[in-house]
Amino acid sequence: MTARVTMRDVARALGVSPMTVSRALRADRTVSEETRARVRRKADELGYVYDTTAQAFRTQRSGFVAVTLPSINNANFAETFASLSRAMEGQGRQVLLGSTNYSAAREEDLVRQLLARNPEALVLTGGHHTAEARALLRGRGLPVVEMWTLPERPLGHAVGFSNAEAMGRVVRHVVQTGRRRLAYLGTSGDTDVRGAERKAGVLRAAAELDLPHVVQLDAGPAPVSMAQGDAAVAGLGRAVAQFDALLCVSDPVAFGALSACQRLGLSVPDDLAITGFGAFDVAAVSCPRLTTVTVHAHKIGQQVAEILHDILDGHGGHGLRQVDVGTALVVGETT
Amino acid sequence: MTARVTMRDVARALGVSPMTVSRALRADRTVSEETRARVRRKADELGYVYDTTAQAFRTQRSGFVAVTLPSINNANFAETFASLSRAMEGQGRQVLLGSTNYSAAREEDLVRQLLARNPEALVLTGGHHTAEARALLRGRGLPVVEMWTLPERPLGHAVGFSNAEAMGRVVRHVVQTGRRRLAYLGTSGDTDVRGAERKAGVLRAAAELDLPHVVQLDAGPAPVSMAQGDAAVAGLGRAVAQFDALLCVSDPVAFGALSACQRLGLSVPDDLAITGFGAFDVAAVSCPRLTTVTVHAHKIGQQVAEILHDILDGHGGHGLRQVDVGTALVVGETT
DNA sequence: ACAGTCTGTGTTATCGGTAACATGTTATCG
DNA sequence: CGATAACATGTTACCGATAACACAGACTGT
Repeated sequence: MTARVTMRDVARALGVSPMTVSRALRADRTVSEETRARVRRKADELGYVYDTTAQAFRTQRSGFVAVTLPSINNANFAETFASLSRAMEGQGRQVLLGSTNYSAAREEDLVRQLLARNPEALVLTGGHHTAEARALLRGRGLPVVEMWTLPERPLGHAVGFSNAEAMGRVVRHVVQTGRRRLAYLGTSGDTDVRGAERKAGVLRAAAELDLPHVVQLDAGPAPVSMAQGDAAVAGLGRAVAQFDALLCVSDPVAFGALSACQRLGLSVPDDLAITGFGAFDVAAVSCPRLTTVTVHAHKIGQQVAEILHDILDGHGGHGLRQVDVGTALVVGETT
Repeated sequence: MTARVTMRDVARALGVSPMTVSRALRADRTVSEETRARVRRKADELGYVYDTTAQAFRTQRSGFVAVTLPSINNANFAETFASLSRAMEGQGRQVLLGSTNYSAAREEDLVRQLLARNPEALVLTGGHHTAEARALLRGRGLPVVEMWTLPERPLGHAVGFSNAEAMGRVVRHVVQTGRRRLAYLGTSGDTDVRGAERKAGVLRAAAELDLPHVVQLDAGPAPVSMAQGDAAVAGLGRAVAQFDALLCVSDPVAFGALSACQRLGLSVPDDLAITGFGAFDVAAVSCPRLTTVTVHAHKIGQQVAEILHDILDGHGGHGLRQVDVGTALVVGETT
């Protein structure tokens, strides 16, 4: 184990002071271009690697932004994370990721862990937090951004869309195509905030259309997979055709339901319409293609990044921002 | 903004030395239980928050393990990451994630960035690295674990399986079911190491079975999506039925191909057998179910964690470990 | 009773950068 | 031409925790 190469070493090798090296390796204009080039070259030559830990310590700015996601095994969350991550990199920041498994208690633990790393901001996926977690955040005076929902009592900034409204659009669409016997296939428990909002949106929209009797089916606790959608419908058997539209909490569930219908010999959409949510890849490829809702996962990441940039790099940022990125209905072949 | 509360402040308030506070707040047994309790209480009272950054700096142990993945938007990589992440947490470490987008150049950048955070170990997803990146790692004397392949010239430890061998198993399976006109639908370019290994595995196994004429089809550069599998087959049209087995680089591609066949009115597996790779959710749910290969993504994460534990927490760990987690053929309804 | 050990605490120096200030050198201008 | 500004670099003192060592007092065993 050779000793670490530090700025001092680079400085000594060049006969300059460590300060000059420090300046040369950052975007500090007060160093001559020539010196900067020499420092860069020598640093590479010696295999010098900048020590962000030391910098973070000295400047009291960690360069971290902490992010919690319910699950990274979800194409949409993954996309948001990727776009946020890339944007942060452009700002010279790094993202610290934690996954809550759709549990508020787990989120609290995670927040504690992440806070010990001195992040400059915290990005949480949507709405439901323990009282303890809320207190922790308030106490810190740390910038907070919630994403993927637009909470009624936001902790800070928010970038998201209305899950309920999007589901309302889906309901109106299937009703327009003549369906009236609706069922909603969703997640159980109240841990999945977005799932709960979607369910509420379905019920509200249905009530507005004089369809108070939406049957609620349960695919299990979040995260719900294709297999669970499949199992839920297979469990019902051909009795599922008592409905003429099955609205699902997400595309994976919808696809599972679709496959189960195909195995039952039911025709989609003739015997039963099916809708998903999230515009996952599978929606555009399955046969028939799923009717779904596009959420702008990528844009959510970008918007969050923009807010963070404004707050952290000082360009304005007074007042809390609430950004609605909207959604769009994608009519496929299952309705 | 009040000044930060430090150990000094807590110490002063109690009339002890900062060292005693430091010891009390860690699991150091050399403080009396009584003192520890007093320190804890006072720390809470003053709103003291432990500064991990300072600790990381002083001890030169960051508590970070850096991980690179080609893409997090991939259920299998996500699963490995999740299991690794959870295990690391149990060891009091945190995972720093970076995504390479299947590019060695990008990986090099990323490694540089991650190294700047002083990780205690680096976990790379398989095989192909730039010379520069290799040099960086060697220079550091940092423990390195490669996963998802078993490279011929490993950089350090490795946890993976043979992509080629697994594909050989697939080839033998489809040939056993009577197919002889094989095509391989894979990724283009050599950036996708695992894809390249799979292709090589197909060609080798086919040659061994006296089937030298495997047609190579191209779904585009990694990451390949369902849509690309769909498009590749749709592009061929019914001519795809000149083959009697289409071996795909991954399940998403295979599922895309399957859907395209269904749209073309081809029967799978009667007109054409299709196989995937990776045992993604879709494989077990699609109708018909895909024949695929299970990779033990979860186990890979666990094994990596175990190795890291052994190395970093000192319990042995001399000599480089190469762990083969194996694969298993899953015969579905598409062959 | 006295050396030896064990306990609990304090002292000192330091990890690798960088803010703030100081200094020397070269352009610029009335 | 002297004064002042602009530029390039050096000096000093930290950021907050802790490893290593020092040390006083209590306990042990023979």
